[in-house]
Amino acid sequence: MQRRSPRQARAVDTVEAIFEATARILQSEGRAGLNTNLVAEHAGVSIGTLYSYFPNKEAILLAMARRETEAVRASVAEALGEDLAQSSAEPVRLAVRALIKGYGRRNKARRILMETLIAMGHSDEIARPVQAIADLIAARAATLLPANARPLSPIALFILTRAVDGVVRAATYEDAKFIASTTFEDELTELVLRYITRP
Amino acid sequence: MQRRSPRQARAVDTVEAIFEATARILQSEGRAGLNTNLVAEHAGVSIGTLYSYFPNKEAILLAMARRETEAVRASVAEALGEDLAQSSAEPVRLAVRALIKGYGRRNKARRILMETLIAMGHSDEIARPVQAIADLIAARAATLLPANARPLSPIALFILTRAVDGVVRAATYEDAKFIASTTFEDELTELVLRYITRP
Amino acid sequence: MQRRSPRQARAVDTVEAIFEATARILQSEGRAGLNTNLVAEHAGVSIGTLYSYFPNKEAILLAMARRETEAVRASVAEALGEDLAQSSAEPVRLAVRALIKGYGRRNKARRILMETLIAMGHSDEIARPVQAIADLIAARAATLLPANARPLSPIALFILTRAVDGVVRAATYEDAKFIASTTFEDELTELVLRYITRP
Amino acid sequence: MQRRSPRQARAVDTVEAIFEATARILQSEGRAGLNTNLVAEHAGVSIGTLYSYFPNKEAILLAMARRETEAVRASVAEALGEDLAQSSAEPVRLAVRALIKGYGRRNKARRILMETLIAMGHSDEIARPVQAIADLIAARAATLLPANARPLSPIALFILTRAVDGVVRAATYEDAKFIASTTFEDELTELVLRYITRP
DNA sequence: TATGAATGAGGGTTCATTCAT
DNA sequence: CATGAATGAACCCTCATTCAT
Repeated sequence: MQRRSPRQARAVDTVEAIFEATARILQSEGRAGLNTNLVAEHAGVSIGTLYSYFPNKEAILLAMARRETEAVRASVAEALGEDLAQSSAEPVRLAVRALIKGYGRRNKARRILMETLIAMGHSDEIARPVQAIADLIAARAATLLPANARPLSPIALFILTRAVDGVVRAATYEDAKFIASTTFEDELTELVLRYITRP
Repeated sequence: MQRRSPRQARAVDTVEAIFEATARILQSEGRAGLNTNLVAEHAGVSIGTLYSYFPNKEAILLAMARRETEAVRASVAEALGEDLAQSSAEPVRLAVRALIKGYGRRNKARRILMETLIAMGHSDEIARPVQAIADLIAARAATLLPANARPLSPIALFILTRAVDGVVRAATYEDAKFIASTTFEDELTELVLRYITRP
Repeated sequence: MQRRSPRQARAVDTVEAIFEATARILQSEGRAGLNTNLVAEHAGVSIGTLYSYFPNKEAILLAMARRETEAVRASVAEALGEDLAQSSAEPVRLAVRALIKGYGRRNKARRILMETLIAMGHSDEIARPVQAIADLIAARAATLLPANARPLSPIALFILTRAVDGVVRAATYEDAKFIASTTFEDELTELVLRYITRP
Repeated sequence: MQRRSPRQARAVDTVEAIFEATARILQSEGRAGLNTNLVAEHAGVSIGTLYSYFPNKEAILLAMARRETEAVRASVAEALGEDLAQSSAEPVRLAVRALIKGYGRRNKARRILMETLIAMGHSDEIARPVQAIADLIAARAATLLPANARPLSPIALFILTRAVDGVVRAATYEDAKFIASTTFEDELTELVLRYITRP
């Protein structure tokens, strides 16, 4: 995707500056106001340099989105694994909390970024990390899930993960005020626990 | 939205032709290939006529999307109301089925349409019908929900509706093969029923 | 210019309504906002009817402008002729006053109308009435001009008339506050009298 | 006005080429035939380059007109100042001559340019240099005007400058044959001198 | 490696005008 | 005679991308 691997510190800075500029423009000007010339200007590099790091505009958004979703995926995965260390923790609740927190960062820019990704036909990029979590649960069901959990088929795991993701995404997109409330976290955890419990 | 109200049969035809042309172009050329001149051409009307019915390109997509989402909303709402006539029916299952079926129609064009809507910053338009269903359930909980259902707070209803919608949307976008399977419908119904049942 | 001569009262009304609508739109929306469809709408006639009275947009403006300039020309000519009745009057001052008053009516619409005329390459239409006044003076110099006036060559008459017209037009276009002041009228009259007096 | 300041020689050339192309098109095709794509083509630059120098079509005309009027204003101002060096000169006559000469250059294109400016609602741009001359005279009346001149109020200066400008403009627009004649210059000078002389 | 001037295809939209009813 | 829906040529402007320096 990126033309030049950031081997040097300067390259890393440049890529970072481009991401930062993109996010800021997205936040302030919206998708319509985002164009490569403006990104380069905000990032403090020439348009030529920008194009030496990314082959095209889409690549910038794609790379940013991947980094964003990967970060959320990692934090959710980490939350799910916490039980290994602290048996007293509730992995489901922690994962839900991590997801909510992940969606909460840099709200507007993130949302527009994802929308733009979708608009560019890369909704699969957004789906990937969700499926990754489903796969993780499938692989380590025994340790990750509560003792009273039922066996979960791939379809059930699909439903479980997309339901949770769909709810948090909707809450973000609709700017629901309750997104940071305990009740919201409680209810979402309840949705999961009820669904995975053995009848 | 539309500049000219379709008072005459011809006007209705024109609007219909424009919608049809838009859908077909979206299906075959994708979002990038959609432009008003092409739409007019495919619809068999002049570009001027198109602009006498819609103030701009966005308005066409918006009107189409509204019609689409409204159709799904109506069929889900109808499914939820079926119990009035047939007490033996299972409204939750019927509603889930209606939603799946609704998302299934004209898959690609519909998906691109929604993506475009989102890309244009109208994701709220997509959220509206989902909230309408939530409101419907809240208003008629006594008759719509099973006897053993617990009281559902606004947050619980938000979670319930966005979870189901999120799952079906994901299944559509990810082209899940199991979307038409009984298992999928069963599991989704299960998700709902477990969540709304009194503890 | 006009396709149909207004033989009937209704036709006169229609033409009048079109002029009135044009003036109002010019006044409120400016030249950019003026288009034939809007004029027809404001005039309360169909666009088809408008085109049965005028062959094109330009013709409307041209006809209006001619009427306007002719009205001013007539009032100036009348002022110049007043001496015939009242020998004590000062025809030059009266003519200057008439011109100032003529330019003052319906300021903005009139100005835009003239500008539009110029923009359409019809600045000659604007020049015509001024030359008509010059011709009038030449033809009746003996009675119209003061006793101590020198003989005025065609060039001198050109300068005389264009100078006065140029000053009043500039005062109008530049929205000079003094345009209605006595000093302005006095000075302008002075300009003329000094120029035409025998050395 | 211009997006990019012509820091480099090439930039100056580009702006010049755009002006030249605009003037030529105005001259040959008239206002109706003037469009940015054609200007760019004639100027030998891409339409994109044109738009990197000027934000829109109007700006090109505005910049050209300003340059034109400024040139005339400067030559008139210079003529008025000549007396400082050569006391025997007649500044009024020289200024009148400079104005006539200024209006004479590139007649048709210039005229259409001004008409277009007016049509775009920038008649104030045309008035500005005239008022600048009035201000100049006011500021340096003692040295610029003849010894036998009367004190000139702002209104008198307005009349003086607009009269002269109006006459020369009319002569240009009406393609008067006598515009280059000595008689015309003589009479115009006479108009001024008589007006400014102490009674 | 960086620069940034230049490119130019492309598309949304307007509005004067026509003509079938 | 009036209507007004329909036409479609025309044009301004954007912005992703290139490449000579």
